[in-house]
Amino acid sequence: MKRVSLKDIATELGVSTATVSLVLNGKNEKGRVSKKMTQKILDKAAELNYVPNTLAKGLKMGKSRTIGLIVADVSNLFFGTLALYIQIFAEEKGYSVIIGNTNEQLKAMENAINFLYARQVEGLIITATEKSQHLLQKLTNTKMPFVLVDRSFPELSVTSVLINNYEISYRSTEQLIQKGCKRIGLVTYKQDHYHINERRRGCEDALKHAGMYDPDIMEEVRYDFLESDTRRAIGNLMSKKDKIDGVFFTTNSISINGVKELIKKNINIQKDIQIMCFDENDAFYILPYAVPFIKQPIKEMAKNAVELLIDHIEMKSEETKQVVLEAELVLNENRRYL
Amino acid sequence: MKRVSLKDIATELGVSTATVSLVLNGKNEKGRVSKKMTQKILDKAAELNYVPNTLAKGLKMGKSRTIGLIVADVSNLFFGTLALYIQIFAEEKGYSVIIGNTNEQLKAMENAINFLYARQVEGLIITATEKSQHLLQKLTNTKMPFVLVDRSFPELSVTSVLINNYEISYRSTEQLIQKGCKRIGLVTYKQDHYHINERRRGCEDALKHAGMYDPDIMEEVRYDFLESDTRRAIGNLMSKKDKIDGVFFTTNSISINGVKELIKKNINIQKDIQIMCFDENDAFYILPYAVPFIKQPIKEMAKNAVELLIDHIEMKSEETKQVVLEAELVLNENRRYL
DNA sequence: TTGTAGGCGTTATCAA
DNA sequence: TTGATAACGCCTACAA
Repeated sequence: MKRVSLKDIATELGVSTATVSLVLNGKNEKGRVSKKMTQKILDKAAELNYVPNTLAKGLKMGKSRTIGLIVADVSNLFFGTLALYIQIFAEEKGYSVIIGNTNEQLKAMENAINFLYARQVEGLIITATEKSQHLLQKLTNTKMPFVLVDRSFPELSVTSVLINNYEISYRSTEQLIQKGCKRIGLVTYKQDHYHINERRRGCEDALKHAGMYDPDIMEEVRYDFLESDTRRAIGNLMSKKDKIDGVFFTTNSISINGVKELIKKNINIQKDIQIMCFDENDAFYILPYAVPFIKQPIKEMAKNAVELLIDHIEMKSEETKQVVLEAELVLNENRRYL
Repeated sequence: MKRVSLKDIATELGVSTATVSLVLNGKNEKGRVSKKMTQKILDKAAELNYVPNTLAKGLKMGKSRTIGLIVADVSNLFFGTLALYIQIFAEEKGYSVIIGNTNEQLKAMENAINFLYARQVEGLIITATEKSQHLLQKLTNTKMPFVLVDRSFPELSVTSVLINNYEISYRSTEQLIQKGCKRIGLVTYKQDHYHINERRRGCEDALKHAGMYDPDIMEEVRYDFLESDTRRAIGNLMSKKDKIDGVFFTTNSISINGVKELIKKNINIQKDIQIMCFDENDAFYILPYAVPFIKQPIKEMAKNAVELLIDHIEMKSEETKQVVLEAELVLNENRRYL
């Protein structure tokens, strides 16, 4: 079954493609085309199951009605969820989404941008990799609208959708303190991501404010050796002579691994130690302890990113804008069934 | 910065677009174009930062080099992961992926197909919704290549990538029996999905074979009331006078909710009851019990789906093919730290 | 009220 | 060795 084009309808009806186009695009104002003809065209289109060729339309109009999404890490559930939500909101606005992937690699991010650029995307939603400032700067010159999600660079004036990493981390740490923790450690990534460092800073500032900051119990783990490094970090923390009674984990992956290690060491989360995790995870609902965590509004992030981008694309807005969404502290306290 | 086209290069160099096209596509066999000209064109293209317009190319060639992916449920991590893997493998082959979403709704699946069809996708990878046989049948007539992933309909002769649902469920149930379970219950969805029913059948057959099948402890839950129904189901199972000592969960979402309920009821998984879950989940690694689960080879599924589809698209294969991948039983037994 | 024709950026055919 | 040109399917300014 060949695809049917405007012309097919036109010839079958013995009219010109212009008329058909007019009718099918609802540009038939002021009775430009007769009622009868309009109906005939509509009927024929339905009969032949006409579907417009978006490629041709895009070529003609200079717009593809497609946006690109560049995602950093396939194995991270956060991005999968984000991607699907972005798809939903984009489709609502008549755009499709093409995905590219970077695996946290700068070079791959460059490739992804080119790949998507060639596909004539009208804009980009990007979860930037480390050290991609230069690339983004270049992208700015190219006039291609884009918005950063989840991660940003404070020195770059670009539009972005972030969460209040600093504040929520500060508040969550306070929560730990309020629960009675006297000595709180932290496990974070050893890297250069602004958003994660903000989380660390929020936690540390809260600790400093409470007069309980100790650089000696701020642990760093490497992305590529997460499991073993976390084991070591938890080992370090738990073996301090001055006993730890709280830990702040700055990302979901660290949280999961951290909790795993604690359980392995037979440490009773809640009785022996209080923890604070990042990002929702089924595991936190299942565990027989109250596992408080910071929940990112992924759906809202997706919605905002799509809307901002499309506003830019459709020229509704020119200037860059920084949206900061509020993460939620989920205490999960009704889960103490032990 | 305007996009630069073939013609821009051509005029700048005072040659025809044909020549430029030839060179830039490497179709310059047998010295069709002089060495000098070739070099000049290559240089100019680099200088101007030429990126071919995939839309125009697609229109001309009648191929968009794009495939559509239709996923069923945004909130299900399985699909997010699948989507990103499919993207990776597709990109390796030079295809981009556009995603559509159905929310398990038949009508939405039809819309998604049309949406993607209009975008000139060359093929579709589909996780089908319930009762979509008719729609798929129609799709077959349209000559658009597609492959089903994760779910299929046995009465339809279409190409698909599934896992060995029946066998792995049978074997996993045997495993439970071997561990000493004498009375094994099951919790599954009340619906019409072949793949899930196969899991149920596998479990039930193993039970029958062992002479321990009892329809009274086969529980059904509704998709839309998963949480409350699971609570009821677990309640039922645990209150039988004839004590249950094992449960088989047929999906990941049921597994999570089931485990949650068991923990809530203070039932010691492993001592009081053995369980068998579906799909990997962080939670299973974290819990202080051995939680055995059936792990689907998502990455392999993605790889196979993409390859089969592209084989069809590129006419390397005509006939439909059913690929069945082996799921893995992960016993997770080294995790008994309690 | 409808038709003609040019062009979006490519590629392919044929001619020069 | 290179150029002109038609065509892919669509939209739109202008002509009829």
